[in-house]
Amino acid sequence: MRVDGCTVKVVDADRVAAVCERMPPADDLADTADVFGLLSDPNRLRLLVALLDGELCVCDLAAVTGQSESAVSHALRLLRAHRIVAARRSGRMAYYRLEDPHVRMLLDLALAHTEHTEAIHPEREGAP
Amino acid sequence: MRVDGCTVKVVDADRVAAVCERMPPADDLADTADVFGLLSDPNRLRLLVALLDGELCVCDLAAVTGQSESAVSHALRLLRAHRIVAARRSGRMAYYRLEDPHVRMLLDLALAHTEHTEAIHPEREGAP
DNA sequence: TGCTCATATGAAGAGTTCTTCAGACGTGCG
DNA sequence: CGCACGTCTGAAGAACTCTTCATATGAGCA
Repeated sequence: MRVDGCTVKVVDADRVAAVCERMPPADDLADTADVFGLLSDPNRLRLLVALLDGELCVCDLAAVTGQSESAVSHALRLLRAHRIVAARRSGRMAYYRLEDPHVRMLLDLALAHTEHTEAIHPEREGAP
Repeated sequence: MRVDGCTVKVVDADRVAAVCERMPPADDLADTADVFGLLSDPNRLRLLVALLDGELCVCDLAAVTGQSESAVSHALRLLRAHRIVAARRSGRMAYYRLEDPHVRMLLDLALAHTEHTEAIHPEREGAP
């Protein structure tokens, strides 16, 4: 059977066709993966969590997240490029805020869950 | 001022202290970042989206996601280690399903948003 | 104007992650 | 039993990401 231009053996052809139908376009998936990728670094995550409550300047973000100001600046640059945070400049200070409501929702959902299940950590699993 | 055991200059000490209070423990953040990391690869994302509707075997997953079966197997191994998917074996076939309801919620939320805003792609921004 | 401060940037090195290839394992069928 | 098939695994190289150091920019102050 032929799926997606590539010949592969398939067990349940109908299911495969149906799932392919429902699969979002590659661009959308790439964008979504990108967003998740931006949330996948503990330091960036800390920055975003810090910004949940309102804007902060770079040096305060560095203090809160325990990173160097350079590291924070690099991280903010990335987040800014993806329109997840935005900067307000006041003199030589830069105040950053969380700009993307979608990312805010993802963060809220993720954090709510982690708090609920903080006693259990099923994803920590050493190979025997 | 002293935050987190590290001396850094701070502009708004009260805000910094308040945000530090609210900051989840490092372990929780690391776990959350891990989960996002698992969702940050387009191929893994495709696998999980394919599993939203129900279980599929490895070769069908390979067909749907356009990956080699080996690549799929590696990806599933990772996802299994983190209890995001689970396998049911039947003879020599392995049927995988999405096991983590939290990840399902994250996927639903992320995909819903991407569909809404598919016309706009603000995160694609080339350097001039 | 020249100095300092807050932030931004670039480049390099270390570390991690992805993909692929080759082969192992276990199941079922002849 | 022995072979074929579906799945799993390990290792190696390529590709990417993160951190750090050094330096640039641009605002405010003396």
